[in-house]
Amino acid sequence: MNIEDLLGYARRTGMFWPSAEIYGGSAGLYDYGHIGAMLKRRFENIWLSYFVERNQNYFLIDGTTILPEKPLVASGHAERFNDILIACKKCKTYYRADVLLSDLGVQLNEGATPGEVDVAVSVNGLKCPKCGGQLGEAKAFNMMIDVALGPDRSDHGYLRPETAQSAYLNFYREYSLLRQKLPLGLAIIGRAYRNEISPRQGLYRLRELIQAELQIFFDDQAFQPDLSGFSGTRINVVPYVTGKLESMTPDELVSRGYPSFYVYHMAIIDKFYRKILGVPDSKFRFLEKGGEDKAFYNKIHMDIEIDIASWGGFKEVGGLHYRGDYDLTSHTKGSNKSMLAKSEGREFMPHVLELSFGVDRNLWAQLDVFFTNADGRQVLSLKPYFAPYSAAVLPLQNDASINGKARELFLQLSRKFRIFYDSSGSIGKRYARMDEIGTPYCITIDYDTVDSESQNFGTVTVRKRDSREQDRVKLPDLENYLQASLSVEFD
RNA sequence: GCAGGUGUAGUGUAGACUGGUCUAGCACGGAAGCCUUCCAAGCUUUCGACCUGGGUUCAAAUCCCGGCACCUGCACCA
Repeated sequence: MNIEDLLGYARRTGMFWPSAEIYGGSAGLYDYGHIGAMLKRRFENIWLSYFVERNQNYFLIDGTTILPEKPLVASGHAERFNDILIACKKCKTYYRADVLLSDLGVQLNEGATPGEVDVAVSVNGLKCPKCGGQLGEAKAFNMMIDVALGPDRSDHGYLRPETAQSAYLNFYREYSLLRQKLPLGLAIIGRAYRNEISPRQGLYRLRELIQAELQIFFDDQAFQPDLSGFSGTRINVVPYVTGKLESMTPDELVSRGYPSFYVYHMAIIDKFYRKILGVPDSKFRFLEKGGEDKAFYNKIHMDIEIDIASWGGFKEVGGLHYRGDYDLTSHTKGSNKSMLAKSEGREFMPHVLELSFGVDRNLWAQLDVFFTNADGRQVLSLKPYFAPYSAAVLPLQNDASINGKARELFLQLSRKFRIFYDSSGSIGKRYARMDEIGTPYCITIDYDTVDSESQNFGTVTVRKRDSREQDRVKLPDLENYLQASLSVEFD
């Protein structure tokens, strides 16, 4: 499936579409519809129970999306997101002004303005190194989106560029409240904002995005989760040093020099994607970043990648980043508040391991990987517990005798599950509609259900989405039947 | 941001080159009714669109210009 097909599918099924689309939309902004919002919530809930709630030391918090300027200066975002760009008028190549000028032997003062860059360019007679063309005017480009606060709008703030900062800012209070124990995990599911130059490719590059992140604060001399439970798994990794896809056990990864706490989290992420979501082995991998591609503060940086056909191959849907003590050290300097932890007489700055997931990208990936269109049959083969609707209740025909029973069943099941109810059109058409949005079970009430003479009295058929096979199930057994099929097996 | 392409009912499209016969066709879809005892059946009625703003022309969905959005490539993406 290509991007346009997927966008069309998303639109007609109620998944997502451009924000303010009746006004033509705006690049990089998407709204979720009645199906997409449910799918998103399923993803977030399962993510939360899998990565956070199973661990007694990990917690969900929340934070504002507007942050004042100071923490973002301390974190380095204000400076690093404030590049001055300069373009060649002839070949249109963009350069970062500081990089371009220093390559051409001209030193700029830190914090130079675009005007000063223009002066430096003309005084030194600089030309485009690529084509020799004339350079255009320098322009400040800020990846963060400004917010002007207060009655005279003089307080400067930003929309947060990543949810991670909210976790770092709240670390020390939570560390104190939670009786100073490490490791401590703080998870946030929320929105972040980036003024992307050219948002493209559906949900890939957004100006407003949803992140699900877990920041784990730990003592780097004492964080050794138990890897033994994963000894049988093999993880797809492209290490930076070899650049080649390898399938390695956790032990092999440790012997390659990756710390065991890092490998442990690779293993649980691998399990999340391959087992919980059901992504095929060949479509999942870690890609290690190094050199220029790696953020300077990361000690180890791997992208979590899924092979997404509509995006042309393996694409980043998350990351596992060992950030060292960069974040807490930065905020200690910026705020002048100590964030040192104590353990066994030692005082130290906790280190951070970040598990970061782009929710929008992951939803797109699920549609891309699990939607199939073959023989005129369109099916979204999500794991049942991810499906927006868990089941549909369908009277075989629009007939008073079975409609009443169907309504009754809908009300009963709706107390525990999200149920779709539809009594119009042929049964085949209704099945097809449910296949398209991934509803795993269609419960059909037929004449036998309500015919006390029939040997099938009091039973319904449950039709399974992927195989189209039907089970005959007694009404009192239905809740357990669904419950068993929809529960998530984490272990 | 640059270059090229695209923009027609809820969805997918025909029409555009060669302006008028387009009061814009078709399929799916929605609504109402009939029929129908398990995989998008059929029949009847009905709903619904030329991205936006200018211009050319007797006449614009069609040609021209601007804007917006999307697609592809390039650039950018601590």
